[in-house]
Amino acid sequence: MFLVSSIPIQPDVPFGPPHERSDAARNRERLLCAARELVDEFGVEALTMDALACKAQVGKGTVFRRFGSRAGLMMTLLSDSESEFQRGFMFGPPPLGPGGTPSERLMAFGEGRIYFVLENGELLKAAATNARNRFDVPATVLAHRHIEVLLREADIADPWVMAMSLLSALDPERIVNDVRVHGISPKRLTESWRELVARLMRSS
Amino acid sequence: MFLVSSIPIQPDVPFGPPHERSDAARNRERLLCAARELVDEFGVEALTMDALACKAQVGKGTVFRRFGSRAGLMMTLLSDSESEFQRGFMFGPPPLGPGGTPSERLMAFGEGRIYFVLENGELLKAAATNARNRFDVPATVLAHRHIEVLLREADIADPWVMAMSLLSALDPERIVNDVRVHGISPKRLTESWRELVARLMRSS
DNA sequence: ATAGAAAACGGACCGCGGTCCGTTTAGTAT
DNA sequence: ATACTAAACGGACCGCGGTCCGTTTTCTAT
Repeated sequence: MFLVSSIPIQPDVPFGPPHERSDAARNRERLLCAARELVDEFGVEALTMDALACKAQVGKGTVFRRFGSRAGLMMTLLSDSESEFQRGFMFGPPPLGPGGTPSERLMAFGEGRIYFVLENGELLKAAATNARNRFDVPATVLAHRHIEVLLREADIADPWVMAMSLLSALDPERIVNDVRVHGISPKRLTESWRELVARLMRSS
Repeated sequence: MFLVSSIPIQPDVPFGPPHERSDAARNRERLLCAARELVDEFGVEALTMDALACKAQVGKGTVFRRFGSRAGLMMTLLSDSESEFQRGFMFGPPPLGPGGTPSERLMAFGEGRIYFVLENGELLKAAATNARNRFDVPATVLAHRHIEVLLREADIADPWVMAMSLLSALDPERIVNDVRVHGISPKRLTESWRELVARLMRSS
């Protein structure tokens, strides 16, 4: 029954859990469970730190020690689906995974990201607000590196910066806004992304 | 001494101010003055609604009635420089203003925007946080329309969505992060933007 | 079993953005 | 001048994220 789910956020240096205390483990389980219930029942905006502490029968300080901040909590909640998506573009089959041309992979990446955002939009937005740095969170850094590598194969002068620009275009808040406020269909979004990538990476 | 500065946020239907009361005008002046002092002396993050109310010798409710929210206050503070920038790309000389090719104009727009953001980054970020809609604020809508029109003259399939994507790449938080956290020079940013536009808009 | 230390706990506390509503004040009509 | 009305006012109040610190619990060494 050790560590049934969720690897510790900070992978401590050598390996193995540095003896997580039993009460801590129990409380984490309780908190995650309560958090998911709260989200499922009342939506992300109802997932208040106080409400969570109350529902999980735990002190508020405990919630913050566990997750650091509300954004950290949201990231923990996201980590499973995020990991799945990451596996997709790092090890999965083409066109998303290794094997296709950089252009194809980048198009597939954007498309996958768009649908991922549309499924987890509220969580992603909550994970981004007031985070010390929306951009330097592991998942985002990884996505950026991925794009950067793909761009490097296409004669982009400054792949690092260009990757940032492209990543901005996949910003959750922007995508959710386009769809929910302006009624843009996911299809239009992905097709426009494909056009952007195609025009950017065509060799001529 | 009527309306010495700052047009009312909601341009009331026909014209003319609907008799703004003298105390309201006096308080607005006091508030804007105090706000600028606070920012100049202690930075944007010190511009608290309470601190502002206190410094301007005004009730907190007054601050909120005047500006609606902290984001609204920030937008008011920005409106002068924002208007100037807008005049630049709408009526100014080429390459920013009318006269150049769409590609040149778009490059110049991004460059101008980047430097604008680097001068007003903190204010822009504060204006964007917790705004009902970061995107549907007048200045942003105008910029979007501008890009859209320029794109329409190239053969972009979906100028509306593409304009959104490009605008995302100029997001203040992103630009400030690149420069301040990662030490990217403004020059690199603008050159990468130029490359993006060039590749996007070259015809064949 | 026992003692000691480290870690986890819990909830009072803070500052902030934002709201509400009873009170005051500026303009207007007489 | 006076009375009336609509607007502006002000500050108590709320919920939230986040911190702090005295108390409790778990583990380990003896």
